[in-house]
Amino acid sequence: MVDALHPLPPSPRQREKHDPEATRRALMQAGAELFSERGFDGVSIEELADRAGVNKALISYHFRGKRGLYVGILASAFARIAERMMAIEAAAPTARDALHGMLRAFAAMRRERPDFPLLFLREVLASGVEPAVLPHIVTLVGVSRRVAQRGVREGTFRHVDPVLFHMGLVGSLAFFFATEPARRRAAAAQKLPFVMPDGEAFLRYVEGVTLRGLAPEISSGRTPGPSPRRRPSRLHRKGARA
Amino acid sequence: MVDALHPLPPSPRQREKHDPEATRRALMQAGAELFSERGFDGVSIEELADRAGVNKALISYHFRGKRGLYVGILASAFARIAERMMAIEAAAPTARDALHGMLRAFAAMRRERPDFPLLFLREVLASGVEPAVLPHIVTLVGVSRRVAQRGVREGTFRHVDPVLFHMGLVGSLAFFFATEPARRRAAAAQKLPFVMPDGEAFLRYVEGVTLRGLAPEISSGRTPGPSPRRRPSRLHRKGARA
DNA sequence: GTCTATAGGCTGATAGAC
DNA sequence: GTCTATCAGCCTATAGAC
Repeated sequence: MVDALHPLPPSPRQREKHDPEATRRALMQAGAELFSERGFDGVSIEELADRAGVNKALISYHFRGKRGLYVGILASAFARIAERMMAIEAAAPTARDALHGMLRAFAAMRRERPDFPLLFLREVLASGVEPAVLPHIVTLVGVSRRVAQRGVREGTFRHVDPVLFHMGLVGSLAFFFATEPARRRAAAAQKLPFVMPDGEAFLRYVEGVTLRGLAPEISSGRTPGPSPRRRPSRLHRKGARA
Repeated sequence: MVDALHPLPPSPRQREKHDPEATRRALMQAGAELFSERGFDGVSIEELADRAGVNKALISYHFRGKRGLYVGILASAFARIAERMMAIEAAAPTARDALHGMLRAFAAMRRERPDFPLLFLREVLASGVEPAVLPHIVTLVGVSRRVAQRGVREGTFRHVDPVLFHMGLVGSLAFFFATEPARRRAAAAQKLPFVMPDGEAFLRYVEGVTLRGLAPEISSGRTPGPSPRRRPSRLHRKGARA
Protein backbone atom coordinates (compact mmCIF):
# COMPACT_ATOMS: atom_id res chain seq x y z
CA MET A 1 0.00 0.00 0.00
CA VAL A 2 1.19 3.46 -0.86
CA ASP A 3 1.55 6.13 1.79
CA ALA A 4 -1.39 8.35 1.07
CA LEU A 5 -0.11 11.43 2.84
CA HIS A 6 0.62 13.76 -0.04
CA PRO A 7 4.31 13.34 -0.73
CA LEU A 8 3.07 11.62 -3.87
CA PRO A 9 1.85 13.70 -6.77
CA PRO A 10 -1.66 12.81 -7.93
CA SER A 11 -0.72 9.93 -10.17
CA PRO A 12 -3.13 7.23 -11.31
CA ARG A 13 -2.74 3.89 -9.60
CA GLN A 14 -2.23 0.73 -11.57
CA ARG A 15 -4.69 -2.05 -10.95
CA GLU A 16 -5.95 -5.27 -12.42
CA LYS A 17 -8.65 -4.51 -14.93
CA HIS A 18 -11.78 -6.60 -14.83
CA ASP A 19 -11.15 -7.33 -11.18
CA PRO A 20 -14.09 -5.63 -9.50
CA GLU A 21 -12.52 -5.93 -6.05
CA ALA A 22 -9.43 -4.10 -7.24
CA THR A 23 -11.59 -1.43 -8.82
CA ARG A 24 -13.53 -0.89 -5.65
CA ARG A 25 -10.38 -0.74 -3.58
CA ALA A 26 -8.71 1.73 -5.93
CA LEU A 27 -11.75 3.99 -5.82
CA MET A 28 -12.02 3.87 -2.06
CA GLN A 29 -8.34 4.64 -1.66
CA ALA A 30 -8.51 7.54 -4.10
CA GLY A 31 -11.66 8.76 -2.41
CA ALA A 32 -10.12 8.65 1.06
CA GLU A 33 -7.25 10.80 -0.14
CA LEU A 34 -9.26 13.33 -2.10
CA PHE A 35 -12.28 13.64 0.18
CA SER A 36 -10.04 14.09 3.19
CA GLU A 37 -8.10 16.81 1.43
CA ARG A 38 -10.97 18.80 0.00
CA GLY A 39 -14.22 17.51 1.37
CA PHE A 40 -17.08 15.88 -0.47
CA ASP A 41 -18.07 18.93 -2.48
CA GLY A 42 -14.50 19.80 -3.37
CA VAL A 43 -13.87 16.69 -5.43
CA SER A 44 -15.30 15.75 -8.83
CA ILE A 45 -15.94 12.20 -9.93
CA GLU A 46 -13.52 12.80 -12.77
CA GLU A 47 -10.68 13.45 -10.32
CA LEU A 48 -11.66 10.39 -8.32
CA ALA A 49 -11.63 8.20 -11.40
CA ASP A 50 -8.32 9.59 -12.63
CA ARG A 51 -6.60 9.15 -9.28
CA ALA A 52 -7.89 5.60 -9.07
CA GLY A 53 -6.96 4.86 -12.67
CA VAL A 54 -10.53 3.92 -13.41
CA ASN A 55 -13.29 5.01 -15.73
CA LYS A 56 -15.60 7.45 -14.03
CA ALA A 57 -18.73 5.56 -14.96
CA LEU A 58 -17.54 2.80 -12.64
CA ILE A 59 -18.22 4.97 -9.64
CA SER A 60 -21.91 4.83 -10.32
CA TYR A 61 -21.71 1.18 -11.22
CA HIS A 62 -19.95 0.07 -8.05
CA PHE A 63 -21.15 2.60 -5.52
CA ARG A 64 -24.37 4.00 -6.96
CA GLY A 65 -22.85 7.43 -7.35
CA LYS A 66 -20.33 9.73 -5.76
CA ARG A 67 -22.23 9.93 -2.49
CA GLY A 68 -22.33 6.16 -2.24
CA LEU A 69 -18.56 5.99 -2.58
CA TYR A 70 -18.17 8.59 0.14
CA VAL A 71 -20.45 6.79 2.53
CA GLY A 72 -18.74 3.50 1.84
CA ILE A 73 -15.34 4.93 2.68
CA LEU A 74 -16.65 6.58 5.82
CA ALA A 75 -18.53 3.55 7.09
CA SER A 76 -15.55 1.29 6.58
CA ALA A 77 -13.17 3.60 8.42
CA PHE A 78 -15.52 4.24 11.32
CA ALA A 79 -16.31 0.57 11.68
CA ARG A 80 -12.64 -0.28 11.86
CA ILE A 81 -11.76 2.23 14.54
CA ALA A 82 -14.84 1.47 16.59
CA GLU A 83 -13.98 -2.21 16.49
CA ARG A 84 -10.40 -1.51 17.59
CA MET A 85 -11.47 0.66 20.47
CA MET A 86 -13.91 -1.95 21.70
CA ALA A 87 -11.15 -4.54 21.63
CA ILE A 88 -8.79 -2.27 23.54
CA GLU A 89 -11.39 -1.59 26.18
CA ALA A 90 -12.14 -5.25 26.62
CA ALA A 91 -8.49 -6.24 26.94
CA ALA A 92 -7.22 -3.46 29.19
CA PRO A 93 -6.72 -4.51 32.82
CA THR A 94 -7.20 -0.98 34.14
CA ALA A 95 -8.71 2.30 33.01
CA ARG A 96 -5.23 3.79 32.76
CA ASP A 97 -4.16 0.97 30.49
CA ALA A 98 -7.30 1.46 28.46
CA LEU A 99 -6.48 5.13 27.98
CA HIS A 100 -2.98 4.25 26.92
CA GLY A 101 -4.27 1.63 24.51
CA MET A 102 -6.80 4.00 23.01
CA LEU A 103 -4.12 6.54 22.26
CA ARG A 104 -1.92 3.84 20.74
CA ALA A 105 -4.85 2.64 18.65
CA PHE A 106 -5.36 6.14 17.39
CA ALA A 107 -1.73 6.30 16.35
CA ALA A 108 -1.99 2.92 14.66
CA MET A 109 -5.10 3.97 12.82
CA ARG A 110 -3.32 7.02 11.54
CA ARG A 111 -0.44 4.91 10.28
CA GLU A 112 -2.81 2.51 8.60
CA ARG A 113 -5.19 5.11 7.17
CA PRO A 114 -3.51 8.49 7.16
CA ASP A 115 -6.61 10.21 5.85
CA PHE A 116 -8.87 9.05 8.61
CA PRO A 117 -8.46 11.92 11.08
CA LEU A 118 -9.34 14.46 8.42
CA LEU A 119 -12.19 12.39 7.07
CA PHE A 120 -13.50 11.89 10.58
CA LEU A 121 -13.36 15.54 11.52
CA ARG A 122 -14.91 16.69 8.26
CA GLU A 123 -17.79 14.33 8.81
CA VAL A 124 -18.59 15.27 12.39
CA LEU A 125 -18.47 18.90 11.32
CA ALA A 126 -21.10 18.28 8.68
CA SER A 127 -24.57 19.63 9.27
CA GLY A 128 -26.11 16.20 9.12
CA VAL A 129 -23.91 13.26 10.04
CA GLU A 130 -24.33 10.21 7.82
CA PRO A 131 -26.82 7.79 9.34
CA ALA A 132 -24.42 4.96 8.52
CA VAL A 133 -21.70 6.32 10.80
CA LEU A 134 -23.79 7.52 13.72
CA PRO A 135 -23.92 4.13 15.44
CA HIS A 136 -20.13 3.95 15.32
CA ILE A 137 -19.83 7.38 16.87
CA VAL A 138 -22.14 6.25 19.63
CA THR A 139 -19.96 3.20 20.13
CA LEU A 140 -16.83 5.35 20.40
CA VAL A 141 -18.39 7.67 22.92
CA GLY A 142 -19.55 4.61 24.83
CA VAL A 143 -16.03 3.22 25.05
CA SER A 144 -14.42 6.29 26.50
CA ARG A 145 -17.37 6.86 28.74
CA ARG A 146 -17.04 3.42 30.27
CA VAL A 147 -13.30 3.87 30.60
CA ALA A 148 -13.85 7.10 32.50
CA GLN A 149 -16.34 5.42 34.80
CA ARG A 150 -13.99 2.51 35.32
CA GLY A 151 -11.21 4.88 36.33
CA VAL A 152 -13.47 6.42 38.93
CA ARG A 153 -14.36 3.00 40.32
CA GLU A 154 -10.72 1.96 40.34
CA GLY A 155 -9.82 5.11 42.20
CA THR A 156 -7.38 6.38 39.58
CA PHE A 157 -9.63 9.05 38.07
CA ARG A 158 -11.47 11.76 39.91
CA HIS A 159 -15.18 11.96 39.25
CA VAL A 160 -15.74 13.62 35.89
CA ASP A 161 -18.49 13.73 33.33
CA PRO A 162 -17.50 10.86 31.01
CA VAL A 163 -18.77 12.71 27.97
CA LEU A 164 -16.54 15.67 28.74
CA PHE A 165 -13.68 13.24 29.10
CA HIS A 166 -14.46 11.84 25.66
CA MET A 167 -14.83 15.19 23.95
CA GLY A 168 -11.62 16.55 25.39
CA LEU A 169 -9.66 13.53 24.32
CA VAL A 170 -11.08 13.09 20.85
CA GLY A 171 -11.00 16.81 20.15
CA SER A 172 -7.30 17.12 20.85
CA LEU A 173 -6.39 14.02 18.91
CA ALA A 174 -8.55 14.64 15.88
CA PHE A 175 -7.44 18.24 15.66
CA PHE A 176 -3.75 17.50 15.97
CA PHE A 177 -3.69 14.71 13.43
CA ALA A 178 -6.15 16.24 11.02
CA THR A 179 -4.15 19.44 10.82
CA GLU A 180 -0.88 17.56 10.50
CA PRO A 181 -0.82 17.57 6.69
CA ALA A 182 -1.57 21.28 6.55
CA ARG A 183 1.11 22.02 9.14
CA ARG A 184 3.59 19.87 7.31
CA ARG A 185 2.96 21.85 4.16
CA ALA A 186 3.15 25.22 5.90
CA ALA A 187 6.36 24.17 7.61
CA ALA A 188 7.86 23.01 4.33
CA ALA A 189 7.05 26.40 2.85
CA GLN A 190 8.89 28.07 5.76
CA LYS A 191 5.68 29.75 6.82
CA LEU A 192 5.75 28.73 10.48
CA PRO A 193 8.07 30.41 12.99
CA PHE A 194 8.09 27.37 15.27
CA VAL A 195 8.83 23.68 14.97
CA MET A 196 5.97 21.24 15.04
CA PRO A 197 6.28 18.33 17.42
CA ASP A 198 5.52 14.92 16.00
CA GLY A 199 2.52 12.73 16.67
CA GLU A 200 4.20 10.53 19.23
CA ALA A 201 5.16 13.50 21.36
CA PHE A 202 1.61 14.77 21.23
CA LEU A 203 0.20 11.41 22.29
CA ARG A 204 2.56 11.29 25.26
CA TYR A 205 1.60 14.84 26.18
CA VAL A 206 -2.12 14.09 26.06
CA GLU A 207 -1.70 10.91 28.07
CA GLY A 208 0.37 12.65 30.71
CA VAL A 209 -1.87 15.65 31.11
CA THR A 210 -5.00 13.52 31.15
CA LEU A 211 -3.70 11.07 33.73
CA ARG A 212 -2.40 13.81 35.98
CA GLY A 213 -5.35 16.05 35.33
CA LEU A 214 -7.78 13.33 36.31
CA ALA A 215 -5.80 11.96 39.23
CA PRO A 216 -8.05 12.03 42.32
CA GLU A 217 -5.70 13.93 44.60
CA ILE A 218 -1.98 13.83 45.34
CA SER A 219 -0.60 11.82 42.50
CA SER A 220 2.97 10.75 41.92
CA GLY A 221 2.06 11.24 38.26
CA ARG A 222 3.45 7.87 37.16
CA THR A 223 2.15 4.75 38.78
CA PRO A 224 1.44 2.29 36.00
CA GLY A 225 0.86 -0.49 38.46
CA PRO A 226 -2.11 -2.88 38.42
CA SER A 227 -5.60 -1.78 39.24
CA PRO A 228 -6.25 -1.23 42.93
CA ARG A 229 -9.66 -2.78 42.59
CA ARG A 230 -10.60 -6.10 41.13
CA ARG A 231 -12.83 -6.11 38.10
CA PRO A 232 -14.56 -8.96 36.25
CA SER A 233 -13.82 -8.85 32.52
CA ARG A 234 -17.02 -7.79 30.93
CA LEU A 235 -16.45 -7.68 27.22
CA HIS A 236 -18.50 -5.97 24.60
CA ARG A 237 -21.24 -4.09 26.28
CA LYS A 238 -21.96 -2.37 23.01
CA GLY A 239 -24.29 0.58 23.17
CA ALA A 240 -24.67 0.44 26.91
CA ARG A 241 -26.26 3.58 28.24
CA ALA A 242 -25.44 3.66 31.93
CA MET B 1 -28.12 40.75 15.84
CA VAL B 2 -29.89 37.51 15.24
CA ASP B 3 -28.66 34.30 16.80
CA ALA B 4 -27.05 32.56 13.86
CA LEU B 5 -27.10 29.09 15.31
CA HIS B 6 -29.69 27.35 13.16
CA PRO B 7 -32.90 27.68 15.14
CA LEU B 8 -33.90 30.10 12.39
CA PRO B 9 -35.06 28.78 9.05
CA PRO B 10 -33.10 30.18 6.10
CA SER B 11 -35.02 33.38 5.72
CA PRO B 12 -33.73 36.48 3.91
CA ARG B 13 -32.64 39.34 6.11
CA GLN B 14 -34.04 42.79 5.70
CA ARG B 15 -31.60 45.59 5.15
CA GLU B 16 -31.35 49.16 3.95
CA LYS B 17 -31.04 49.17 0.20
CA HIS B 18 -28.45 51.43 -1.35
CA ASP B 19 -26.48 51.32 1.86
CA PRO B 20 -23.29 49.56 0.80
CA GLU B 21 -22.19 48.97 4.38
CA ALA B 22 -25.43 47.20 5.16
CA THR B 23 -25.07 45.10 2.03
CA ARG B 24 -21.57 44.06 2.93
CA ARG B 25 -22.60 43.22 6.47
CA ALA B 26 -25.58 41.18 5.34
CA LEU B 27 -23.42 39.21 2.95
CA MET B 28 -20.75 38.53 5.53
CA GLN B 29 -23.32 37.41 8.05
CA ALA B 30 -25.02 35.11 5.57
CA GLY B 31 -21.63 33.82 4.48
CA ALA B 32 -20.53 33.08 8.02
CA GLU B 33 -23.64 31.00 8.57
CA LEU B 34 -23.61 29.12 5.30
CA PHE B 35 -19.87 28.57 4.91
CA SER B 36 -19.62 27.32 8.46
CA GLU B 37 -22.46 24.88 7.89
CA ARG B 38 -21.40 23.47 4.55
CA GLY B 39 -17.94 24.70 3.68
CA PHE B 40 -16.86 26.90 0.82
CA ASP B 41 -17.68 24.44 -1.94
CA GLY B 42 -21.00 23.49 -0.42
CA VAL B 43 -22.57 26.90 -0.85
CA SER B 44 -23.64 28.66 -4.04
CA ILE B 45 -23.58 32.39 -4.55
CA GLU B 46 -27.31 32.21 -5.14
CA GLU B 47 -27.89 30.84 -1.64
CA LEU B 48 -25.61 33.47 -0.18
CA ALA B 49 -27.47 36.26 -1.93
CA ASP B 50 -30.88 34.89 -0.96
CA ARG B 51 -29.94 34.48 2.69
CA ALA B 52 -28.55 37.98 2.76
CA GLY B 53 -31.56 39.39 0.93
CA VAL B 54 -29.29 40.76 -1.75
CA ASN B 55 -28.81 40.42 -5.45
CA LYS B 56 -26.14 37.88 -6.27
CA ALA B 57 -24.26 40.19 -8.60
CA LEU B 58 -23.42 42.27 -5.55
CA ILE B 59 -21.12 39.58 -4.27
CA SER B 60 -18.78 40.15 -7.16
CA TYR B 61 -19.22 43.89 -6.91
CA HIS B 62 -18.39 44.15 -3.21
CA PHE B 63 -16.04 41.25 -2.69
CA ARG B 64 -14.66 40.43 -6.13
CA GLY B 65 -16.34 37.06 -6.15
CA LYS B 66 -17.37 34.27 -3.83
CA ARG B 67 -13.83 33.52 -2.74
CA GLY B 68 -13.27 37.15 -1.81
CA LEU B 69 -16.32 37.09 0.44
CA TYR B 70 -15.07 33.94 2.11
CA VAL B 71 -11.63 35.37 2.74
CA GLY B 72 -13.10 38.59 4.06
CA ILE B 73 -15.23 36.75 6.60
CA LEU B 74 -12.33 34.58 7.67
CA ALA B 75 -9.85 37.40 8.01
CA SER B 76 -12.25 39.48 10.07
CA ALA B 77 -13.02 36.66 12.47
CA PHE B 78 -9.41 35.60 12.90
CA ALA B 79 -8.28 39.16 13.43
CA ARG B 80 -10.86 39.63 16.14
CA ILE B 81 -9.97 36.55 18.13
CA ALA B 82 -6.23 37.11 17.76
CA GLU B 83 -6.66 40.64 19.05
CA ARG B 84 -8.69 39.43 22.02
CA MET B 85 -6.19 36.78 22.96
CA MET B 86 -3.33 39.27 22.80
CA ALA B 87 -5.24 41.58 25.12
CA ILE B 88 -5.94 38.77 27.57
CA GLU B 89 -2.33 37.74 27.62
CA ALA B 90 -1.17 41.29 28.24
CA ALA B 91 -3.63 41.88 31.07
CA ALA B 92 -3.33 38.59 32.95
CA PRO B 93 -1.24 38.79 36.14
CA THR B 94 -0.29 35.10 36.01
CA ALA B 95 -0.17 32.27 33.51
CA ARG B 96 -3.04 30.60 35.29
CA ASP B 97 -5.12 33.75 34.94
CA ALA B 98 -4.14 33.96 31.31
CA LEU B 99 -5.36 30.42 30.70
CA HIS B 100 -8.62 31.23 32.43
CA GLY B 101 -9.01 34.39 30.40
CA MET B 102 -8.30 32.62 27.15
CA LEU B 103 -11.01 30.09 27.82
CA ARG B 104 -13.44 32.85 28.73
CA ALA B 105 -12.50 34.70 25.55
CA PHE B 106 -13.23 31.61 23.55
CA ALA B 107 -16.65 31.40 25.14
CA ALA B 108 -17.28 35.07 24.47
CA MET B 109 -16.25 34.68 20.86
CA ARG B 110 -18.66 31.83 20.46
CA ARG B 111 -21.48 33.93 21.89
CA GLU B 112 -20.61 36.82 19.63
CA ARG B 113 -19.96 34.81 16.47
CA PRO B 114 -21.51 31.37 16.84
CA ASP B 115 -20.18 30.24 13.49
CA PHE B 116 -16.57 30.96 14.24
CA PRO B 117 -15.51 27.61 15.70
CA LEU B 118 -16.80 25.77 12.66
CA LEU B 119 -15.36 28.30 10.26
CA PHE B 120 -12.05 28.14 12.05
CA LEU B 121 -11.84 24.38 12.04
CA ARG B 122 -12.89 24.09 8.43
CA GLU B 123 -10.17 26.48 7.42
CA VAL B 124 -7.30 24.88 9.30
CA LEU B 125 -8.40 21.55 7.84
CA ALA B 126 -8.09 22.92 4.33
CA SER B 127 -5.21 21.75 2.20
CA GLY B 128 -3.85 25.26 1.82
CA VAL B 129 -4.67 27.74 4.55
CA GLU B 130 -5.55 31.22 3.33
CA PRO B 131 -2.48 33.46 3.31
CA ALA B 132 -4.60 36.19 4.88
CA VAL B 133 -5.26 34.16 8.04
CA LEU B 134 -1.88 32.54 8.52
CA PRO B 135 -0.37 35.48 10.41
CA HIS B 136 -3.30 35.38 12.83
CA ILE B 137 -2.79 31.70 13.44
CA VAL B 138 0.85 32.39 14.16
CA THR B 139 -0.22 35.08 16.61
CA LEU B 140 -2.57 32.69 18.39
CA VAL B 141 0.06 30.00 18.70
CA GLY B 142 2.42 32.66 19.98
CA VAL B 143 0.04 33.69 22.73
CA SER B 144 -0.49 30.25 24.19
CA ARG B 145 3.16 29.46 23.75
CA ARG B 146 4.19 32.46 25.81
CA VAL B 147 1.57 31.64 28.41
CA ALA B 148 2.95 28.14 28.74
CA GLN B 149 6.47 29.47 29.13
CA ARG B 150 5.29 32.00 31.66
CA GLY B 151 3.67 29.26 33.70
CA VAL B 152 6.92 27.37 33.78
CA ARG B 153 8.80 30.46 34.93
CA GLU B 154 6.18 31.18 37.54
CA GLY B 155 6.45 27.66 38.82
CA THR B 156 2.79 26.79 38.26
CA PHE B 157 3.27 24.66 35.12
CA ARG B 158 5.65 21.81 34.67
CA HIS B 159 7.98 22.05 31.72
CA VAL B 160 6.06 21.21 28.56
CA ASP B 161 6.44 21.88 24.88
CA PRO B 162 4.41 25.08 24.45
CA VAL B 163 3.22 24.05 21.02
CA LEU B 164 1.82 20.82 22.41
CA PHE B 165 0.09 22.89 25.07
CA HIS B 166 -1.46 25.04 22.37
CA MET B 167 -2.57 22.18 20.16
CA GLY B 168 -4.14 20.29 23.02
CA LEU B 169 -6.08 23.29 24.18
CA VAL B 170 -7.24 24.59 20.82
CA GLY B 171 -8.05 21.12 19.57
CA SER B 172 -10.41 20.36 22.44
CA LEU B 173 -12.12 23.71 22.29
CA ALA B 174 -12.53 23.95 18.54
CA PHE B 175 -13.80 20.40 18.34
CA PHE B 176 -16.29 20.75 21.13
CA PHE B 177 -17.80 23.99 19.93
CA ALA B 178 -17.63 23.23 16.24
CA THR B 179 -19.52 19.99 16.72
CA GLU B 180 -22.05 21.61 19.02
CA PRO B 181 -24.60 22.40 16.30
CA ALA B 182 -24.40 18.88 14.91
CA ARG B 183 -24.78 17.40 18.39
CA ARG B 184 -27.69 19.65 19.14
CA ARG B 185 -29.41 18.45 16.02
CA ALA B 186 -28.68 14.80 16.69
CA ALA B 187 -29.91 15.18 20.24
CA ALA B 188 -33.09 16.89 19.09
CA ALA B 189 -33.73 13.97 16.77
CA GLN B 190 -33.31 11.57 19.72
CA LYS B 191 -30.35 9.96 18.03
CA LEU B 192 -27.93 10.16 20.96
CA PRO B 193 -28.16 7.82 23.93
CA PHE B 194 -26.44 10.29 26.24
CA VAL B 195 -26.89 13.87 27.31
CA MET B 196 -24.52 16.48 26.02
CA PRO B 197 -22.94 18.78 28.57
CA ASP B 198 -23.04 22.48 27.77
CA GLY B 199 -20.16 24.71 26.77
CA GLU B 200 -19.58 26.18 30.21
CA ALA B 201 -19.15 22.75 31.72
CA PHE B 202 -16.69 21.84 29.06
CA LEU B 203 -14.64 24.97 29.62
CA ARG B 204 -14.46 24.26 33.33
CA TYR B 205 -13.43 20.69 32.63
CA VAL B 206 -10.65 21.75 30.26
CA GLU B 207 -9.39 24.38 32.66
CA GLY B 208 -9.36 21.97 35.57
CA VAL B 209 -7.66 19.13 33.73
CA THR B 210 -5.11 21.45 32.18
CA LEU B 211 -4.18 23.19 35.42
CA ARG B 212 -3.91 19.93 37.34
CA GLY B 213 -2.31 18.13 34.43
CA LEU B 214 0.38 20.77 34.14
CA ALA B 215 0.92 21.31 37.84
CA PRO B 216 4.61 20.74 38.58
CA GLU B 217 4.19 18.23 41.37
CA ILE B 218 1.91 17.78 44.35
CA SER B 219 -0.86 20.21 43.67
CA SER B 220 -3.82 21.02 45.83
CA GLY B 221 -5.67 21.38 42.54
CA ARG B 222 -7.03 24.82 43.35
CA THR B 223 -4.62 27.56 44.33
CA PRO B 224 -5.70 30.62 42.43
CA GLY B 225 -3.33 32.78 44.44
CA PRO B 226 -0.85 35.27 43.00
CA SER B 227 2.22 34.17 41.13
CA PRO B 228 5.04 32.91 43.33
CA ARG B 229 7.56 34.72 41.23
CA ARG B 230 7.68 38.38 40.34
CA ARG B 231 7.35 39.28 36.71
CA PRO B 232 7.68 42.62 34.90
CA SER B 233 4.65 43.28 32.73
CA ARG B 234 5.88 43.03 29.21
CA LEU B 235 3.01 43.64 26.90
CA HIS B 236 2.70 42.72 23.28
CA ARG B 237 5.64 40.71 22.19
CA LYS B 238 3.88 39.94 18.95
CA GLY B 239 5.36 37.25 16.75
CA ALA B 240 8.19 36.47 19.15
CA ARG B 241 9.85 33.26 18.21
CA ALA B 242 11.74 32.07 21.25
C1' DG C 1 -17.25 -5.05 -15.78
C1' DT C 2 -15.70 -1.57 -18.52
C1' DC C 3 -15.92 2.32 -21.49
C1' DT C 4 -17.69 6.19 -24.75
C1' DA C 5 -20.79 9.62 -25.57
C1' DT C 6 -24.05 12.58 -24.17
C1' DA C 7 -27.72 14.67 -21.60
C1' DG C 8 -29.30 18.19 -18.54
C1' DG C 9 -28.64 20.86 -14.47
C1' DC C 10 -26.25 24.06 -11.94
C1' DT C 11 -22.38 27.18 -11.06
C1' DG C 12 -19.76 31.65 -10.84
C1' DA C 13 -19.04 35.69 -13.25
C1' DT C 14 -20.18 39.84 -15.89
C1' DA C 15 -22.11 43.25 -19.47
C1' DG C 16 -25.02 46.66 -19.53
C1' DA C 17 -29.61 48.96 -18.15
C1' DC C 18 -31.25 51.60 -14.37
C1' DG D 1 -25.02 50.57 -5.95
C1' DT D 2 -28.26 47.67 -7.63
C1' DC D 3 -30.42 44.52 -10.73
C1' DT D 4 -31.62 41.56 -15.03
C1' DA D 5 -30.19 38.64 -18.47
C1' DT D 6 -27.03 35.68 -20.21
C1' DC D 7 -22.95 32.77 -21.08
C1' DA D 8 -19.54 29.37 -21.03
C1' DG D 9 -17.83 25.78 -18.18
C1' DC D 10 -18.24 22.06 -15.26
C1' DC D 11 -20.73 18.87 -12.87
C1' DT D 12 -23.10 14.03 -11.96
C1' DA D 13 -25.43 10.47 -13.88
C1' DT D 14 -26.65 7.07 -17.39
C1' DA D 15 -27.81 4.66 -21.93
C1' DG D 16 -25.93 1.56 -24.67
C1' DA D 17 -21.78 -0.56 -27.22
C1' DC D 18 -18.28 -3.81 -26.17
